[in-house]
Amino acid sequence: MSLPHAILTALLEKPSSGLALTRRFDRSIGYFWSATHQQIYRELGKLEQAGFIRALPSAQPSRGQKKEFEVLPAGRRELTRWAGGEQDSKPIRDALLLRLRASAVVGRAGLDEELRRHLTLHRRQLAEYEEIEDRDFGAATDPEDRLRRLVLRAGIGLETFWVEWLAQALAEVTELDAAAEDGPEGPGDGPAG
Amino acid sequence: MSLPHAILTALLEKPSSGLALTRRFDRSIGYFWSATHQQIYRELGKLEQAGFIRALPSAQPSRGQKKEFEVLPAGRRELTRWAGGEQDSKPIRDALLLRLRASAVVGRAGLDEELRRHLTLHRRQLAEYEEIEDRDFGAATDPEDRLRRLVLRAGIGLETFWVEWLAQALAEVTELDAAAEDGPEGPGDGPAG
DNA sequence: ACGGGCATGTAATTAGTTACATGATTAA
DNA sequence: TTAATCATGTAACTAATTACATGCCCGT
Repeated sequence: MSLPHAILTALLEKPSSGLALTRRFDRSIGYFWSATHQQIYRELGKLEQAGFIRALPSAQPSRGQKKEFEVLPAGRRELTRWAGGEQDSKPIRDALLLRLRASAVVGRAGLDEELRRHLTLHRRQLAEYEEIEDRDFGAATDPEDRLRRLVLRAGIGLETFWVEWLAQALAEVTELDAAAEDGPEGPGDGPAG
Repeated sequence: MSLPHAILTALLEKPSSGLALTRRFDRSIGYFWSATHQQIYRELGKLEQAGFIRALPSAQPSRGQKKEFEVLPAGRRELTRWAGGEQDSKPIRDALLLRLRASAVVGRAGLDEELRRHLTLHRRQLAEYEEIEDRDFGAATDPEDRLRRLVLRAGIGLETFWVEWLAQALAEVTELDAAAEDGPEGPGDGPAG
């Protein structure tokens, strides 16, 4: 349960309105913690009630009106407390890997297209990360930016892994399909429906 | 929403009881799709009602009594249908990366220990995967095992990435802490509480 | 005055987690 | 005969997703 802490971090980096936060979650924050605008508005309400953040005085409290938030001392303390503890990474849930395993049982129909599709997506994401690194962290010297660059490099490393793995998987699946077309044998479910 | 398909895949590979499934989700299946026993029992009930699976006739329907399930033709069709579509991987939510970003704002107290802890965990997981590959996929020749080995290799690749990234992150954080101790300067929050 | 995009929010549903309850089997 | 473990299940809660509702502001 780290969404409140993601929001506190984002607001400490820069006070923002709900929609502005949503945009940042779609971009930089989303590289390690994703959230929709509904989650964000709900959580902003809770954080405000808990006394961790407050609306900037300039913002009127009316629907449809922009409302900017900043972190209060209690909010910073809470984030510091959280950052002092242990964060367990949640176990993996990857639908593509599940599909591969399913394909081993019910056949590989359409699998190569799906691998190609993911390969395109991950190549695009990798390019985006690398562009950001060049643009924003060309010469990161202060401790804050060096930590943020580490986070970005995790994203780059992960995307690099996926691109390489997908290329390898695609090669292997293509080979399997070709072999099955040449001489179908064995009790398998066939290469393509 | 892929838990039912994870269960169908697992049951096609080998008919099992709820607890046996739970054990497999803690092990091989859990490498790409995790689930608790409560989720599994609930989902088994739904799948049975939907006519996708059935209890083996040998199993009595009483509480505390083992009850084994197998996949019915309709269940296999459903899995085939699902495997024919697109599977979007969910956006990342990684608490450790979030914590790094938070540490850039509220200070790095305890960060090195946390990185070391994760490093140990990922090294252990990597060793486990590699052992499995040696043991179960030494000479994977049939298409089914080659696909399953691809899945395992994704796990190996991911863990390898984390181990490397964590080592790098630890080196950098250690360096930052040392520099801060030598000559603390700038408006930062300090290296350790 | 209205259409489009900005901005905040509600409601309903589904998925996932945590805690606990119950019965069956087995071995000391 | 009792304790441990196997095995299935209920209940309550929290988080996340999906769909929709409302009001503001700006350009035409």
